[in-house]
Formats: sequence, structure tokens, C-alpha cells
Amino acid sequence: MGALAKEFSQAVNQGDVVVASGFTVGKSPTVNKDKLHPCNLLLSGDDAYIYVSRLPTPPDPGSQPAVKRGSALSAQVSRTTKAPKYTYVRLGDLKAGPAVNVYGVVTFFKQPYKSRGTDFCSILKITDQSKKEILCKVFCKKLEDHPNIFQIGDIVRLHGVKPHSYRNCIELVKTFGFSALTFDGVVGRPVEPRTSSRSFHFDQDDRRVVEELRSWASGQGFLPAVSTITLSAVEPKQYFDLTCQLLAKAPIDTTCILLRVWDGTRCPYKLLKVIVEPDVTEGPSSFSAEKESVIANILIYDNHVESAKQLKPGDFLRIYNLRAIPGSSKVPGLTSTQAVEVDHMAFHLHGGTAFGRGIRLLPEDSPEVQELKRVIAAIPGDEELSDSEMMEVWSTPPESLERTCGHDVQPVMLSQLKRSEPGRVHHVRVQLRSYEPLRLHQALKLYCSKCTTMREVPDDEVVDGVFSEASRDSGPCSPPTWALSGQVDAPRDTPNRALGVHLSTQLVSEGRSKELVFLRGSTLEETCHLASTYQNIVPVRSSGGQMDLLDLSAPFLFRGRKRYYGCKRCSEAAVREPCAVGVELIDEKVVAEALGVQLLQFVLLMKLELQDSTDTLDVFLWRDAENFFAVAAEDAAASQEAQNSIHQAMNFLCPPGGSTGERPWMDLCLASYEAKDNGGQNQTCYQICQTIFTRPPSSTRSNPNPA
DNA sequence: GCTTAGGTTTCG
Repeated sequence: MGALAKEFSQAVNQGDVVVASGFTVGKSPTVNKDKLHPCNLLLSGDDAYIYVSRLPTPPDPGSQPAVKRGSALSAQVSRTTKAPKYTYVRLGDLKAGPAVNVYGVVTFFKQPYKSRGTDFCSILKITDQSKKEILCKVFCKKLEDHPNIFQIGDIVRLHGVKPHSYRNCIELVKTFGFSALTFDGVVGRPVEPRTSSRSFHFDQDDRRVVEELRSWASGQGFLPAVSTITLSAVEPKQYFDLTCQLLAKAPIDTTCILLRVWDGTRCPYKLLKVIVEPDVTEGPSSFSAEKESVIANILIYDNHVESAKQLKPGDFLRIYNLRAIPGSSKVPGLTSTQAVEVDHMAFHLHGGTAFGRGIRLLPEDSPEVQELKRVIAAIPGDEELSDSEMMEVWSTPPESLERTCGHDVQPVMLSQLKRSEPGRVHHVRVQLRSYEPLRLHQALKLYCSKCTTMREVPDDEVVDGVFSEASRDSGPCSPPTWALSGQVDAPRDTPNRALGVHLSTQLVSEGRSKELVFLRGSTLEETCHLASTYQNIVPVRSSGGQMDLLDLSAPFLFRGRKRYYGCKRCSEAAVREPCAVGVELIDEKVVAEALGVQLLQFVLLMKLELQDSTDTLDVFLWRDAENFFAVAAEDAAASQEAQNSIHQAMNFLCPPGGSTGERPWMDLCLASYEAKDNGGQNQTCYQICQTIFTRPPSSTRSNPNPA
């Protein structure tokens, strides 16, 4: 009756649940007619209330979150119609009994981990203004149903937890009707619930409770002053939480996985390097030297391997209870040819869940990730992709390519070219908008013409490692019967060390002993030094008493300043005597053939972004790159002069800091072809072919408008 | 339908 009737009729919908109070029970005057209940309820005046409870609407991705629907509803129905409220028990008032709802500040937590039973288990400890600390145990099959806790100080709201007594303490255990909301615990941050629940109740009272807990907790001192430690602040032997981005990962063995991460800061201690095979690495197998110097290698053990396997390069993570260990001992699973450096800071995530040990993915929109992205973006030079990262981006170059052009086709605009079917040759007149890699030495690759795979040129640090690992076995070494063996003093500052040299008897008998030596026990530096004395140096090692070649990660041959590499996949390498009878010049081909090494070819590979007035286009400069620059890739690997000539050409085509107007127009021949990208999808690629870089005779530019 | 874990550092 009255105002209540009016408000109620506006608020209620068919299907709603209503709860009435303050009514009087009377006899129904219409019972004979409608055959309904003989009594009715009369609601009238200020003491009567009727509560309308809306059933949750079906999930609809386009609709407002449940919170907003709730607040819109309560505004609409005014004081007389309220949604039912949940009640929350103070942690100090808990008694063993039926399920309750609680709020609390997280003082300890373990990420959900696989229990021995059927579920994942989360352990957390929460407290509130009553200062009672309560342990909570959550068992759920689905990870997303667990409280989404990132750090100590987060605030949780738990529904459907049952207080149990265990060893004279009250604990909360998840029971039926369980749901959890988690909030950032930092005063001033947005109050946004993290939950997987599709609908949940959340109103101004809840917001108030969260804010009260935040400000109370901030004065309690149990929140860590700095929530996590950066690589720049880490000290040896410390346990710490690390917020970082995953760059690459590689399995080591069944109980260990390697995560390569960075957090945008530089660790003051030397970082452990772990050498793994490139083909088992997910993500780039190597990075630019600058980037490598800020990448931490983290070894993840035992139960954490499973969660680490789910991670993808690029993910933002927090690793809890990571341990910094100075001076690595041993890394499992590495073969004898793989080196582990000592006296470097290693990071281990040990097995078990003690102290909350674990890994968790951080969502992109969390404040921690936003901050991390900001720091990483500020690292100078990172805008540039490193060599192997670029290999990931580029599609595999084609194995065959039609590259002949009579240069008699009419030039086309880029927009027109893009609409053409692949498999043709086109002429374009374009400017160079940008190119990769900016560091031109990264354009050098090693290519196997047999299996058509491409490999990075390893840096000296990696090669150094192979040499030092190889010299570790200093036991007796019986040389092959064809060899004459002796020793030479190591050059430079290592007077007390003798290096093993083995010569071909045949070559010695011909008076050609300087033309080829097998050198054992040298460092990379010593090998380079001796390369000025001997025309060909093949580094060898002792392996179980027998003479063997080094791992093919390192050059198998040093010829003056040039180094030659072999394909790991296609070589069947062994120490053998080259046949020098009638061979005038012993070169890399002669040595490679004798040793059973499939010689890798140095190649140049670049990506150029072209533009004209209609469009832009990414093209590769690869098969014809040596012609284009009139430089042999092999020379570019060893000669500064050759590198300079490429550098000058690129600077001319794309002056650093120059405007578009300053870039010369180029007449290019482009071959288009189909290639599979990393996902196996066909895509059209373009390569510059049959084109030679020449400078115009004077400073006059070509006509910028070919049309 | 009511087990799992029940914080407390690997040993690489």
C-alpha cells in the first residue's frame, strides 16, 4: 500500500526473489475466488520493507561488470528495496562451525600448487584489525578459482570458508559456495576486485572495508617496504621475489628448466651463463652483447618445472623466493662440451613450496607490469632487435628463387606490387625508410647450403667457453698414427704452459709444416695469435685419451684472420689427415673435406623497409646481398674495411637522423615468392635481386616522382 | 563428495 507499492512496482521484475518484513498477516478476502492461500501479507507504512533480489543475468561480454549493475539497481529502488547483504566475521570472532565469509589482509601465501590429491592447493594466512592471524586452505581443481594473490599485503574477501579447529588453532578451509575476491593492498590504488567469478556482489560497503583494511595494514609494518627486489639490488645468498619478463627458456633435464629473464636493471655481480643448444631454446637463442649483460639465467627445479613449462617468452612473471647463489657449482644435464662458468651469480628456484616458493604470471594491466615495461623501455639500444631475435621475426628465406631479370619490366608502385601474385620479378622506384639490423655485424649469418639452415655467428665469449671446456681434459692424448706430435710454448703471458701440436707426416716430409697444424690446449686468444705463424690451425682436444675436434659451436679452422665454421647437423667430423699430394694450396675447402665437416658459408641478411608515395614494403636483402654491396660476406666477417663499405652504403641510402627528403631514390629489382612463416602459414616475401648499389656520380638526386 | 595440506628454504 502507499509509497512502498509505487517504489516496489518500479523496482521489481518477474523472476526476482523478494523478502518482506514489517508486514501484518490478514485473512485473504479473495480466497474463495482465487483458491490461493487463505492469508495475505499487508505491507504499509514506514516500518514495512520489501527487498528485491535480482537473479544474476546470464554472462554477456558486452555488459557492465556485476558491480556496476548492482549499484545501478540499488540507486533505482531507494531505501525500501535492498539487495541482501553478506555478513563478514571478524577473524578474532571465528569459532569452529558452519561456513562464514571473511575479509583479511594477506600476511603469507603460497601460490596454488598441485596437491597429491585431485586439486590445486593454496595456502594463505590473513589478518585484520582484530590482529588474529588465520591460516586458510583452498583446494580447487581450477587454478582460476583460487585467490589471485600477487604479494603480501593484498586483501582478500573469502566467501564459503569453514572454520575448523586444528591443533588448537582455528583455520579456514574452503567449502561449498566458495568464492574469492582479491584487491591490491596499496592505499590509493584503484579498488578493483580480481576474480574469476562471473557475477559477484560488490558495493560501497565492500569498498569501505577494503579501504579500511588498507589503511590499517599500512600502519602495521608487516608489509614489505619494497615489495620485490630488482636485479640491481640483489645480494649473494639472498632469498627474494623477482618481477621480470621472460625472454627465452630452455629445458636442461627432467628436473630443471632454464628461464632467461630481465627486469630492466643491471646486476652488479657477474651473471651465470648457461650454454644450451639453440634448437631446444624457446625464444631467441642469443641476444646482443648489451642485452645479454642484463639477462639473468634462472634455474627452475623440480615441482616448479611444470609451471615454468606453461610460460611463453614475453610473459611478465613474479618468481617467489628465488635464491641468489654466488659461484655456481654444477648445472645438471650439460654435456662435457658445455661450459658452466664459476664465480658468477646464479639464481635458483629450488623445489618445494616452503616460503611461498613458486612462479606466477602477472597480468599485463597490473601496476607492477606497467612499471616494469616503463623501465625496460628506458633501456638504451633495446629498440634494436638482436641478430637471432630477427631470425625469429623473419620468415625462412626460400630455398629456390627466380632471380633473373632482363630489367625490361616497367616500374610499379608498391601498392600495385602488393596486389600481384607471388612468383614474379618487379621493378620499383623507392626510398629506404628503415632497416634491420642497425648494427651491421648482426647481418652476418652462417648458412648451410646442404640443409639450408641459418645460424648465428657465435660471439667470442661463446667460443672462449668452448675452448676452455676443451682444455679441461689435459690427460694423455694419443695422436693418430699419421701425426708427428710435439709442443710449443704458449705465446704471451703464459710461459709455463706448453701447447700440443700435431702435424701431418706427409706435409712435414714435403717441407710444408707451417701450412697446417692441429693445436691442442690453447685458448681462443692463443689460437688467434698463432694464426699469424701457421696458415691453417685446426683446434683439437683430448677426449678420453683420443684426439678429437672441438664442438662445432667453435670454428673448426683458423686461417689468418678468418674463421670457418661447420654445420652441426650435416658434418661427420673427425680428426683425419688431409691428402696434400698434388694440392698446391691448403684452404678451408681442403681441410673441411678431410675432416668431414660441412662448411658453413658466411652470408649477409638484412630486412629493408621500402617506401614510395603509395605504400611501404618489407623486403629482404639476402641472396644478392654480396653483389648489392660488392662485398664478400666472408670478408665482412674478418675485415673492418669490408664492414665500412657496407656501413657507408647504408648511411648513404638512409642517413642517420635524416628526413625522408634526404634519402635517395633507388631503382630496385624485387623477386616475390611464397614462404612459410613460423606458424606454418604461407606468406608473400620479397627479396632484392640483380641490383647493385652505386652512388650517383654527383650529388644530384634521382627524380623523386617517377610517375 | 569432504582427500589433498596443515608455511618454516635445496643441497642442483
